[in-house]
Amino acid sequence: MDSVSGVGVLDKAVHMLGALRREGSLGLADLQRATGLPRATAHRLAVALEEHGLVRRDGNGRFCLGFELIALGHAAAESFPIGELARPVLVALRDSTGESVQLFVREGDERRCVVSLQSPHGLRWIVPEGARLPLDAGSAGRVLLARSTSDWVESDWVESVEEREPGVASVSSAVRGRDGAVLAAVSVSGPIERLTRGPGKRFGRAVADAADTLAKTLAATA
Amino acid sequence: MDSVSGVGVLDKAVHMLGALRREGSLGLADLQRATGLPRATAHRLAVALEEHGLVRRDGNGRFCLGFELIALGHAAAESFPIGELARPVLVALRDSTGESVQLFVREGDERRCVVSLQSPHGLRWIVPEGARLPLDAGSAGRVLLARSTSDWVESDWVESVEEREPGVASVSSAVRGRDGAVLAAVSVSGPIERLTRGPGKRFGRAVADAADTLAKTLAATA
DNA sequence: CGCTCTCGTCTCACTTTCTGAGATAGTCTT
DNA sequence: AAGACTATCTCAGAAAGTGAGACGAGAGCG
Repeated sequence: MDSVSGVGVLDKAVHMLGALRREGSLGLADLQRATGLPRATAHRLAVALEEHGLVRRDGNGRFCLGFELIALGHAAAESFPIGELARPVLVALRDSTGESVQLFVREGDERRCVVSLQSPHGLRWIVPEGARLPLDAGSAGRVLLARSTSDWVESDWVESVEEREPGVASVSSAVRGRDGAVLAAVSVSGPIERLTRGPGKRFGRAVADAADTLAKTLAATA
Repeated sequence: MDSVSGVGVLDKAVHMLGALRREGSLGLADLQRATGLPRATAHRLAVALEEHGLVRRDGNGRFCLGFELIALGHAAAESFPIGELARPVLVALRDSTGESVQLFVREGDERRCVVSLQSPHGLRWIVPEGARLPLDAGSAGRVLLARSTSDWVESDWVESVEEREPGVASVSSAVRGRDGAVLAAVSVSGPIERLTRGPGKRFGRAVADAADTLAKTLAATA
């Protein structure tokens, strides 16, 4: 029942979608509790969203996220050229390292996982595509904090160990545009047991190369 | 510049997202043209959506679909149990047939593609996940039109040739719940050159078996 | 059988929010 | 430096959203 940030319909609608994302599926009363909205308002909103396919009802008549969101999600991913171009490069990186790899972009003072590929190992570290993570923790976060060319010239990659999540280590490298601005961060992450406490030593080169390949691909396309 | 169906902010917002999905990325003036909204209104809406991550700006400051939609899209797909359970079954079906396979569900008087797997062939028929198609054309459409157990007892599968799209044929079979209600349709589709004008002969059995397996999996889960 | 609880849905007077033409400010072009 | 674009902001007026409460359907119970 966390309070709604804004006051407009749109804020409420997004808040409701967020509640449904967290909780999976909710009856009207649950929706009411989860959003803090009055019954009538919650119902009206849910029905309005349903008409647009952003919300649907499951077999029991409970509200849950609608299929239109699947279509929009795909379109959103496709309309991000770096993400599309990165996929083959990231697949190669995952296959060569055997670990989960991600592509992050900066969004305000956070970072967003735009592409996520999972390690084939049984024990793996997964970051959901679309997830929003803090900028001030994790190797990818530090890479994205470097704004200009002058920063971080010392190394091609950055490593972090248990910085954001216990037991998880990662190595990241910047994808830079023509002008040296950091466009995105390529990241390899997994359990410390496999990555060790100095993951850069083993994977730094591969990650930096992947980031570089991606940067070149981008330059060639644009 | 098609007119907006509703009048509320929500209708306009969804309309705008639809415009961005179709057009990829738009400047404010283009957005204005695409949505038919006045400048100020389009701008205010776009900024509001941006604050929620449903819209973002690309490198040139133009508006496009935001990353939050990727996250919501994934959540929407995951919150649909049949879709999740179906994936492995559909993968097996695609591999055994070598053609594109889809899972459709009825949504109002249309059908929605919830899962879509592509054929490995160079020439392949693709249906985007999340796409909404008519119910009155295509084999999957006819399967979903059968409401009760009494309908369509004659055959386990339905075939269609160039019914919805020239050059494309398909075979579909119903996934039925405990009570015999049609929950979804499994479909194999591809170019006539490979599927022939009587695709059911070759693929009917496989499609029906896949649908049946899925139905059993569902029954076991629920 | 009738009572009660809960659930989803609808109504309607109230009022908050959204509206959008126009003004303003920043950015390339020429 | 004028012109032709952009994106962004303002504010009085108008329209859309609001939500307590009524309603009917259904489930559970004594």
